This record gives sequence, structure tokens and C-alpha cells, in this order.
Amino acid sequence: MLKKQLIMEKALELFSEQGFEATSVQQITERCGISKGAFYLSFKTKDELLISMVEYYLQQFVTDVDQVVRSSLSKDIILVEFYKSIFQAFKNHAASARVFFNEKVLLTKKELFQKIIAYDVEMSKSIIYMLEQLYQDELHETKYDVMYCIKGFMKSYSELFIFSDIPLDLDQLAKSLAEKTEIIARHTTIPFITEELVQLTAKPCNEELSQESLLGLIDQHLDGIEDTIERESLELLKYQVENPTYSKPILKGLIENIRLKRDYRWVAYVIAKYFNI
Amino acid sequence: MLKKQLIMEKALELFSEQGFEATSVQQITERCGISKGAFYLSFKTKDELLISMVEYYLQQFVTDVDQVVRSSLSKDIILVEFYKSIFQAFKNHAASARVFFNEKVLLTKKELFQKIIAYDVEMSKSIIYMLEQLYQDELHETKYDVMYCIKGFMKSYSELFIFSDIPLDLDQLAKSLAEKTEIIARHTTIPFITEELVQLTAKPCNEELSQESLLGLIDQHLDGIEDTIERESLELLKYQVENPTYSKPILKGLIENIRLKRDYRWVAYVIAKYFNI
DNA sequence: TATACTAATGACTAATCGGTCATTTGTCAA
DNA sequence: TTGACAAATGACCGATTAGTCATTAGTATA
Repeated sequence: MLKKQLIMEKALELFSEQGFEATSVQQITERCGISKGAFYLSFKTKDELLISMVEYYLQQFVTDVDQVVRSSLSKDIILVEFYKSIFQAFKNHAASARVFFNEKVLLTKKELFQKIIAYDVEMSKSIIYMLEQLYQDELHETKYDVMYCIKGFMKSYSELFIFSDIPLDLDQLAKSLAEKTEIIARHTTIPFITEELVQLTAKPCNEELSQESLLGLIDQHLDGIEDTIERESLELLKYQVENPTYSKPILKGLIENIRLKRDYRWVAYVIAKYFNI
Repeated sequence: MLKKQLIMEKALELFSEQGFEATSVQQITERCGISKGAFYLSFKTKDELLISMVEYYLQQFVTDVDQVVRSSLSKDIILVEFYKSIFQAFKNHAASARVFFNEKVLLTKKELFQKIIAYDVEMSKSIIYMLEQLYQDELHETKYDVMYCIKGFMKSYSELFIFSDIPLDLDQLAKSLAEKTEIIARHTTIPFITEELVQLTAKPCNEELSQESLLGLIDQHLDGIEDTIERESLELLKYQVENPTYSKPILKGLIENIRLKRDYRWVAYVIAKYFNI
């Protein structure tokens, strides 16, 4: 488990420097100080490493954003906090951003393409949720356009973090973009993105979350957990997935216990979705 | 000369399908119906092909945009025409857009990285020119932010063309984005992107920091400074660059004085780098 | 037809790739 | 100290790569 982490970290460095195709397994193992054979004990193929990395780093990003959006911050600061967290993430994980937001290869491998679209859809859902909280019915026609604008702001301004290390005032940036978002939301009258269009671009990943796949995901995470509270919480939740009896507050509490552990935020996120929390 | 064209076209198809690294010269020559040797009569290496392609296709794109911007269209339709031409280009050249806006490899080869930045700078100049024509002095503070927003809109909405072939109403899209741009330009009050910042991103400053260039940078900033404390701090620092005598804590203090001024954070950052603080 | 020249070929090389597996090393209990 | 087992190694494999070059095909002139 620790070996996997090491490989993913060093591989991220190399991919961000050279790209995926241009980086050899040899180079990765050299930087890790392990042998080639050891690499293949952790990952069946080089592609499997890439898939694991996409899952690991994009899960982190999506859950980070969702956490801010679902937090009960007051309406007048939630946009600022949203942007602050986004760009804080870009600043802290510039390397992974470089890889996962610019690697063409990711999009030529179908399996990964679908995965990345799926995470993009999750991100879009979070943004839409935030907009609905902020503006309720005021936006019904232009909701998706505002979302596209927000994603555009992210893409455009994030280059400042990804391609240079100029020191930037995150607060000022967040305030500036929050204002722009507010302005767009309040004044836009000509919509272009329809719900139908969003559905079309999101197409391949509408699979419902099956109980089986969720149980599998939970089992996978139960393996590596040590702290008793978290372990028991997750076991209880697993049981609840099969036989739901607890009330929502209790479920939410158990999920929050899980969410505290760094690498378990994703499984928490998925369980919360399963119970509609 | 015609041969070169053929190779670039077929290579573009393959790069857009598989990416640059994953495409072999053999594949390119097969699709062209020529031999491997013939390829190397047109291009010395595979990299040279890529460089030629970047130049060819990005030049086309940049000049297309500039032509619209410099045309003497009336103010009330120029934004719509601008967006229409942009997305028409994305629609017609989805393949090259896929390659040149998403290929990570381009950014790992230094020569290409600089070239792409240079074209991006040209594009930025065109947009700024258009904004100046449209709004004259009304925008002086937020000009660069509006430019970043426009580029964000392009990035976000262009995905509709690049990753799917859904039939879209270009006129409606252009109108919608023109309105958004107008709204942003008219209402934004909190700027973030300064001219200084634009300059910095235009010149990737990986080069070692020479004493001379630093002194030049300081002189440049001394011109516009008024507050006596900041001014004296910067003058002292300039003297220290030539004759270092102060201790690090004193230098750090002086640098922090500078950093307080909004547009001087970069020079503070550079001086700190110079003194290893 | 003979000559001279360029354009085009594809078998070839040396290097590197992802991936395998017989072997060695390290770590336990007995 | 021994033996059993898992972890780790790196030489090795077949496949593929970018790039070369002796050879051939095509063409224009004499």
C-alpha cells in the first residue's frame, strides 16, 4: 500500500515533466529506488498505474470542491470560498493539474476518457448545486451557461498556477472571480447551454450506482483501515447499505467519521450520494 | 512542398486520434502512401514535423482571429463576429484544436513551449486591441481580466466542438457569449490581472536571474513609486544588489516593505530569490 | 538508345520499450 | 541453525521505435 503511494508520487513528478508516453517504467523505478520487478508487483501494467493515478488525484479534487459547496457557508461568502479552494488546490497540486488537465493521452484511452468525463460531471453537479442554493429559481434558464462560465474562469485563471510559480493573492483572485460570477448570473439573458446539451456531453457515465459496486468499493477500503472508530463506522455503513435502518442524521454522522480520513473522502462522498445525503 | 502539406495533414489526423508520442513515423507514411525515406526527405526528424505543424496551424488560427478583430466592423456586431469566427475555426479544425490545445508533449519540449506561448501572446494582443476599440478608457483597470474571461469562454465552450460532434447553432452561441462579455466588461469592478502579470506570463522566466536584469527591473519599478518608505526600501535594496552588506533579516524586512504594494509583489519576489530568502 | 540526374524506396541498425521470470535476499517460526 | 515463505531483483525477451543508406525507378537531355 505504501509502495503504491511512492510510485504514484514519483510517477506524477515524471509525467508532469515529460508526459506519460515519454516516461518509461525504468525511469519511474529509478526515481523510486526500486527494481522494475517491484513496480510490477504493485501495478499490473503501466496503464493500470495511470488509471490509479487519475482516480486518486481527481477524486481528491472533486471531493475537495464538493466539500466547500455542501458546507453551510453563508450565501455572501460561498462563491469566494469556492474559488479560494479551487485555486488553493491548483497551487498545491500544480503537478497533478499539469498532468490531468493537459495530458492528451488520457483522452485517447477510452477507459480513461470515460472516467475523466465522469469526474467532470461530478464537478459540474457540485457547481450546479451551488448555483441552485445561491439563486434558486432566478436562474432557471441560464443555470448551465453560468456553470460553463465558472469552468471557463477556472481553466483560464488556473494557467497562472500551472505554468508559472508567480506568487499570487488568492483572496483577491477569489473575490474578483466571485464578483464576475455574480455579475454573469444576475445579468445574463441569452442562454445557450440547455439541460439537454449537458446530458449529451455527459452521456457515457450515467450508470446508476449499484449496491454491489458500492459494497465492493467499501470492502476495498476496509482492507487498509486501522483506527477502530473509522473502521466500525465503515462496517456499520456497509451493513446499512444492505439493510437500511438508521435515520439520515446517524448515517450522515457515520459518513462524516469516514470523511475525516484523508484517503477515504471519496468513499464517503459515494456513500453520501447513495443515501441521498 | 506539396509532399510536406500531405504529411502534415495525415499526421494531424493521426495525432488527433492517438497523440503525438503514440503515433509512429511508419503509421504516418502508410497513411500518406509514401515510404519512410520519403518522409525524411521532407522533415529531418519527427520533432521537426511537429514544430512545422504547430507553426502552420497556430499561425492560421491567430491570423484568422486578428483579421476579424482588425476588420472595420461596427461596434455592435464585432463581438458576435469575433466569437463566430473563433468557433467556426474550432468547428472546421476540430482535429488540430484537439492536438494543439491538449497535447501535453508540446509543453515539455522547450522550443515548442516558447512558440505556443508566443502565439498565445499574439492572440491576447488581438483581444486587447478589440477591447480597446470597443470600450476605450472605460476599461482601463479591468481590461486584462476581461481578456482572461474571453479566453475562458473560448476554452470552456470549445469543448463542445472538440469532444463531440453535436450540431450547434453558432449564431446563438456567439450572441450568448457576446452578451456575457459585454456584461463582464460593463460591470466588473474588482481587477485581478495586472499588466505586470501579463508581461510575466508572456516571458517564461526560467533564465537565471542576472544582476543587470534585476537592476533594470528595480529601476523600472522605482519610476512609479511614491510612498517614501517603499521608495527608500527599494533604493536600499538596489544598492544591496550591487554591494551586499546587510544581514538577511534586514534584507527580508526591506523586501516585505515592497511586497505590501500591490504591483510590486513580483519585484519583491525576484529580489528575495536573488538573495536566497 | 545512352547518360546523368533526382526522387523514392524499404531493408537495416542500434536503441529503447513494456513486461516476464528464474534467482536472490530478507524475515519469520521452529 | 534451519527451513519455509514472501519480497525484491535485474538479466532477459520480443516488439517497436526513430532514423540511415545502398539501391532502384523515373525522367529529362543528348
